[in-house]
Amino acid sequence: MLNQSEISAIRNFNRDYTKLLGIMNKKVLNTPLSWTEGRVLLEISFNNDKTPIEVATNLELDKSYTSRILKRFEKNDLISKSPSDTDSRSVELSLTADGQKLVKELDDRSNQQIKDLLTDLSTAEQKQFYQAMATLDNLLFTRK
Amino acid sequence: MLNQSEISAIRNFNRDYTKLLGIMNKKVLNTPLSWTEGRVLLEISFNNDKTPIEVATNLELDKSYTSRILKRFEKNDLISKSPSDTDSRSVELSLTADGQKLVKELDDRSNQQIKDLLTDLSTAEQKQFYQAMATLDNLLFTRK
DNA sequence: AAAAGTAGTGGACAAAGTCCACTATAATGC
DNA sequence: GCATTATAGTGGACTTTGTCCACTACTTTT
Repeated sequence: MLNQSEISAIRNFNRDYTKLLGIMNKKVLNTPLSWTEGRVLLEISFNNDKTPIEVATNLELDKSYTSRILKRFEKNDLISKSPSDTDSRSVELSLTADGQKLVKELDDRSNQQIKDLLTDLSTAEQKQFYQAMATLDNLLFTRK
Repeated sequence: MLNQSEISAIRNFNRDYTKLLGIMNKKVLNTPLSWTEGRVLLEISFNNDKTPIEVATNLELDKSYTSRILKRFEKNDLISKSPSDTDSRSVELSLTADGQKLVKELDDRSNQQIKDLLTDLSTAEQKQFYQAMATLDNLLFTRK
């Protein structure tokens, strides 16, 4: 069991990291998209032909909120909706060419951001960083 | 320099961790406070006699937004304001007894949350977790 | 003493998110 | 097959959260 000072250190890291992620997430939005919109678009890009409900549940968003976002996306010609052939209540979402272009942009920016973040570290330190993060990932997420 | 798959892994971790932190942050709010309000209260507790402007700049909040939060806090008797004796435009903030009590509650909850998060890990794994996080903290924040 | 800057507040608004009700279809129990 | 129950998607109405701007009262700079 961890002692109090270790727990405090973890909380401290979480606080700082929340802030960092917040800043990074905001910056990705030098696109016309809000953070949540960005997540939605990426979610669709991960797997074309996702339904709105899948997007909403994966991102833990309100379905009506999601619906509105998707409507905006359609209006701005980022995605298109096509009727599902297995469930006629539902629709399948796919990225338009513009949508794909924007995803690529977001993607490039995100990659660049990570590089920028690590730019002050030596190669050895970067590896160390990666290793430490892989450890956390494994302990928190992958194992489950 | 990290390769693309390593960068992707980092981004992936960031995405998952953002989500986790989001959930954890929301949960702390089984108090009457929103997340930002909680941060503000903690910020004051870190160092009594902070001024509103210090709080706002430390947390990167809009000062008018901060002002309103503080007003609410005062109304709910969580903090009190006393005129600064060095700058008569400014005020010094301090926690009331109720405020301190709430801080303690938030604090306990946060500690518990970390414990819960790690509860499925063995002691060795918890140490490993702590170590990995300390590495990240050092590379990202402490060094600077 | 004038000019420029800063602390704090409030009005007005925008953005983000929630809640509820509704329609249309699907799935389930019988 | 038919009634019941559940689910996908949408929209209205609202709350919460956060931003922008202008203003007052003071401080600092020159």
